[in-house]
Amino acid sequence: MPELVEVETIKHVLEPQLRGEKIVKLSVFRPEVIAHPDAEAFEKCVSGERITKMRRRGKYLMMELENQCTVAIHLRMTGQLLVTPVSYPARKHTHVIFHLENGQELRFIDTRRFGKLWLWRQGERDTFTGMASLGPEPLDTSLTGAYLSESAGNSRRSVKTCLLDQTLVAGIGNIYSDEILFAAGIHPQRPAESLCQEEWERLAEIIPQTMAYFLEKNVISPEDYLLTEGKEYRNTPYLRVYGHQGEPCPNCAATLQRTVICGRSSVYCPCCQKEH
DNA sequence: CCCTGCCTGCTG
DNA sequence: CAGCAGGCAGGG
Repeated sequence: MPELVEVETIKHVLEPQLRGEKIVKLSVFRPEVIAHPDAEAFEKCVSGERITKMRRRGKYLMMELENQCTVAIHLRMTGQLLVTPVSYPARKHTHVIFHLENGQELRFIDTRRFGKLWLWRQGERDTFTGMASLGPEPLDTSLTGAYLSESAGNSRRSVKTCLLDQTLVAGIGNIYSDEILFAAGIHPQRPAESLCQEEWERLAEIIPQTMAYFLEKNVISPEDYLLTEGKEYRNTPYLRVYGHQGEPCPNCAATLQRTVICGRSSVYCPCCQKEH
């Protein structure tokens, strides 16, 4: 479900609730969601450890532990992370519970079970999460027009496929790729090799702008986050094309079109985003 | 390069 | 009931 913006929001809400807290025990109801090491070794490493800080990279969320272990979590499509009191009602599809010393719990819930957890020790090379091959963060200064055109400018793939490629830029998913391309006035199906330098420069500006805009719109209190169980994002009313197929374009009132690009539903304005 | 599978639940 | 869902790895 979540892209960079949502994962950052989750981190922002959870970090103050988790920082400094000790994990006293782990409950694993679905061992297969723990991808590395096995569930037993994972539990051994986290038990009795304090969470020192949280980080985000692309769509991955990480918790650093006092013993220098790192826990990484990827929520994929339907993963949720909630910090709740012990008494909070049990939810279906709760696969892992981190029991905290303060009586709260960190719960990993995931209907479709695509989400994964990993753990590695300091010095151990992370060869399993896929994080090593992530491209630059959208808000990093290394994301320049030159970088984009040099990395993707010769590709025959569609520009939307490129934006979804986590090795080019980390953290963009199906929603924000559509929003970015709409803001840039670029048709999602255009082959990357057909973009001119000026268009790459425009993308390099609009990618961080779009991320920053939706990050700001998505700010939520811990109370409201728990009320909506982390499933409702406050920025969705601000989406201009995603989910709006058949409705008028906010710029020119032409009817927004839906198509499928690399297996993903894609919405664009046929008038503002010309194919040629 | 696209395509499928991985899962479950919701919508039309 | 089919079709689809804000992700990704693995296959041809």
